[in-house]
Amino acid sequence: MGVRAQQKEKTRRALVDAAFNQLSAERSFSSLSLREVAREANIAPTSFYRHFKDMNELGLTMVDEGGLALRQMMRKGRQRAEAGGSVIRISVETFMEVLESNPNVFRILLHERSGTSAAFRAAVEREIEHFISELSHYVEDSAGRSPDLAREQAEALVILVFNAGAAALDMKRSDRKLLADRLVTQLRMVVKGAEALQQKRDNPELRARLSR
Amino acid sequence: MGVRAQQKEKTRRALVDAAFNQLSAERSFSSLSLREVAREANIAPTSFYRHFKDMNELGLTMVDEGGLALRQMMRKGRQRAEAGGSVIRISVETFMEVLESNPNVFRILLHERSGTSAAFRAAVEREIEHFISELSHYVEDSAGRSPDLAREQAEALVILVFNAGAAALDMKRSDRKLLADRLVTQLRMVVKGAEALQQKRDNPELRARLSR
DNA sequence: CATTTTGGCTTACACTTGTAAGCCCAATAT
DNA sequence: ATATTGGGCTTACAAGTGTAAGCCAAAATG
Repeated sequence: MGVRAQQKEKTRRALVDAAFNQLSAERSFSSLSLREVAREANIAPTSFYRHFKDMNELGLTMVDEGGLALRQMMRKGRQRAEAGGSVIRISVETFMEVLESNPNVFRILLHERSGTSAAFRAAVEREIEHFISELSHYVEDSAGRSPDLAREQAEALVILVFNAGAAALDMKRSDRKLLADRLVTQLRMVVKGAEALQQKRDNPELRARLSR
Repeated sequence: MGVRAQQKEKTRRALVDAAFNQLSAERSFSSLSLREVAREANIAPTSFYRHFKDMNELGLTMVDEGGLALRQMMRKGRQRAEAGGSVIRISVETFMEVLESNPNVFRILLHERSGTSAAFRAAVEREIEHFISELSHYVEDSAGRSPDLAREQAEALVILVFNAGAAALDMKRSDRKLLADRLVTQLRMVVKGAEALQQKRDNPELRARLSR
């Protein structure tokens, strides 16, 4: 890669990083101004346009990057789970760790999910869809769940996890531990419930007998 | 009430209504400026301060009002459910109707829940807590669930419903119908799962036998 | 080597924003 | 009847915003 392209990539990164760094509990992406980001990245405001058409384009880049990063981390966590132990428990733990070390990556997904730009919402939804889809296949394979039930189950699980993540962002570590426990309970509910619905479908007879 | 107090209340309402009316999929409360709201309410920008200290105060008012309105509507719906039929199904239907007729009331809760102001997040959380608490008691009483399990169950249910609500805002009616169906399935999962966990606690023995 | 491209810069402009200061006059209080 | 209060207004200002126009030097191209 030429010297020029290298430099360009470098300041592009500086912009993305600058934006990520300015995110916090009090500062959402949509409240960031182009000038602020440029300032933090140490470039002139108008130079911003050499890299992104506008703030929207930068934001979408961040959503994509963030979602990807999150998924990679979660996948690593799942490998750890394969070594043994409760899948649910370990996944929740991984998630909480990821959250703690990359709060801003999670923040942009969380916030823009209910944000003001349709493009953003769609982008976040796509990322979440990835999570759901991966998990759905896992559930189908490992628990022999029917495809559509697996889908609903996975969706419910992901929603609950995301939601807990949002709550966790506002907490100190001690409370997060408790939150994690409650989350695990809720996830178990969904899993148990999905099993029950599956059985009911597979064999209405048997289920009727068992519930007596 | 004196003529003066009456007038004051009237323009105060005009401000709140103006703000609610400006909300949309593309426009969140935090993106509204004081001047815009004043303009829409037909008063001078600086007159705003005769009623609210700043936009934050107006916003919190809206959250409280909105949450209250939502709860009242849902309670009416629950009465309808008492006439018979699936509680879950009827509640979901009510919710979807409420959503359709008052999208902006729901929007402000949804958006500010993950918003940028701690005060807002807390206010929304308080409103949601009301929902959870009401539902939790209902579950405890009607299904004989233990208090802590009831709480987790209610929380999961409310989260799933809220989440579906957010998705519904972006949909046309036909798709909402499908969404509602899937939501019902998920809610049933939670209910079934909570039952299972309850049984396991009440009588680990029996449950072991049944699952064979 | 000569030319073109490009990523940075500076300057400039038109807007919007929040809010301070202070006037006015009708409703209230004395 | 007179004095006070208070909800509206106008004017004004400093600050910040997005972005257009155009210059410059160094890298890339031929």
